[in-house]
Amino acid sequence: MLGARQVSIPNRLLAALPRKDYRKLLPVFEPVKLAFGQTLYESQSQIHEVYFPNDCFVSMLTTVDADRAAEVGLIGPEGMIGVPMALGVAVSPFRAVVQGAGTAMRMRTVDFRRNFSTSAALKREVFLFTHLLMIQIAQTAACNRFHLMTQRMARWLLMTHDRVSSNEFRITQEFLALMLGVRRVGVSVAMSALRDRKVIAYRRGIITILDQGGLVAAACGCYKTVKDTYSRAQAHKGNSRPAQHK
Amino acid sequence: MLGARQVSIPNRLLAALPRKDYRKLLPVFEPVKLAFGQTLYESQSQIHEVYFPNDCFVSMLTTVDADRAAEVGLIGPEGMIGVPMALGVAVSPFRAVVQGAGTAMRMRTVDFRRNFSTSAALKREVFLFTHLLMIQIAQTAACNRFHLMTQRMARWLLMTHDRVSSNEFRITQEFLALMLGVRRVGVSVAMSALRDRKVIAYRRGIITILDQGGLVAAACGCYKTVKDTYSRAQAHKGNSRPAQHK
DNA sequence: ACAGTTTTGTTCGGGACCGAACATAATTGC
DNA sequence: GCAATTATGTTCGGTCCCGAACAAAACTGT
Repeated sequence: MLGARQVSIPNRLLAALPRKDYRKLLPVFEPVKLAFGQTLYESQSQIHEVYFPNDCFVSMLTTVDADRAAEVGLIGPEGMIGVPMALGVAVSPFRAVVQGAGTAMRMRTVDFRRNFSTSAALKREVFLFTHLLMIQIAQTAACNRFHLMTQRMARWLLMTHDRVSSNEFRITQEFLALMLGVRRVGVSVAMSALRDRKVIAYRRGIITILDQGGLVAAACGCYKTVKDTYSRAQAHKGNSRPAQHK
Repeated sequence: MLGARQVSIPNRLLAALPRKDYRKLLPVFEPVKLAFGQTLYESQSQIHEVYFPNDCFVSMLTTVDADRAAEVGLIGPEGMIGVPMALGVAVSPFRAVVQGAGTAMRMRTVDFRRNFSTSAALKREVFLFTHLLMIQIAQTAACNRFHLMTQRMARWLLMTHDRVSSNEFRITQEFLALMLGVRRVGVSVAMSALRDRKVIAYRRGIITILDQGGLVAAACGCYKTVKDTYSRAQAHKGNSRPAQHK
């Protein structure tokens, strides 16, 4: 009701679109609240909707051996949930679980398909994100192979921190252990070590990051590697994008 | 010189294309020999050509901590090397190293770009493969987290076996250890255990698979999971493809 | 045939993490 | 305020895998 001008678009993938392309998406968007723990896709299930997180974030999990699963990717406002749709596949290979509650823009796959084929800008952004997600997954594979639990946990906390606005977020040790694919005991020990070093603070289900630099130091290089790749992609985009008339 | 009819196209991604689309690619293809150990892309380097393996296969490696690297994907005649090009990115996030020598069809990126945008079939095939590669990488991440070295090694041998026609292939324990991101000692022990059980045989740099079923039993479920996904994709494709007039 | 090189085999001590089990503390419902 | 529930802390023995070092065997070139 304030006229045609859009005020800040929280999802950064959508925010990177030219206004014209973005406006075409608005009618088919449905703002939804996503609750903590909610499952958006089961593994091997049909994808009916794609999601563009505003302020929530979602874990992508791969299942092994029926009962165990490992997180392979973490997606927040920088991306979208439902990447296979961009590759012409409507079945999710991963389980998608809401890790941080919040809101997202939801779109039915039929609408996504139509808009995807008609908006070159949307295509470009979604493909770029697909590429970045692939890198994140690959780095996770290497990280799982080489790095200590504490380092991987620090990386997870940093990645999560990047996807929420606050220094504080809800997560229990039990749940974090599930994400990392380790025992809760391990998380418990690692977290108290970080607390002793004043890097983080926590109480029953709530973690606060006190010293981001210290956390980066505690994490393996995988965090920086992936983050730098994301930043470079952003920067490069900024350069190559034709100037938008105001 | 045998007329217009093509005899078997070794690369299965290309073989899945309608003849019309395939024929358009022929002029820009350059058949090349790829030697064992040859690096097709360095990590972070510009992609100048894409490759469609005929009978060779290539490892995709992610680097960590400057000196160590882990294999995140294995690509043979079922796919292509240079997937980022399909996503509009001309920089390879991975190192690509020839694992099994052989031949491939090479195409310059400019040619790929042009053909990619004009052939819906090529797009469809390459996107599907991109999806499958992503699944393979994710499974590797989970596998690295949960499974024993021996299981992962067995999986690697099976994946390699699927990508070469023969039961026998060249690989030293040292190299295999590099791929798996473990010490050579570990490979040495694991391989002699498999040899004792008559599952494989080997001598200085050459491995022979004696009992594929036994190897599957020794591997973790990750092998079957990924393989089934590939098979399902093939089957589904077969169904949905409009019939080709002979 | 022989020296040099490459590949494979073995041992040793140590650290990270596992599964299992149990103890304590914080929060919730009534 | 009090029990029930949920979350966190600690211990113990065992296994896998690490780094380092060395030994033996197989292949190569001349």
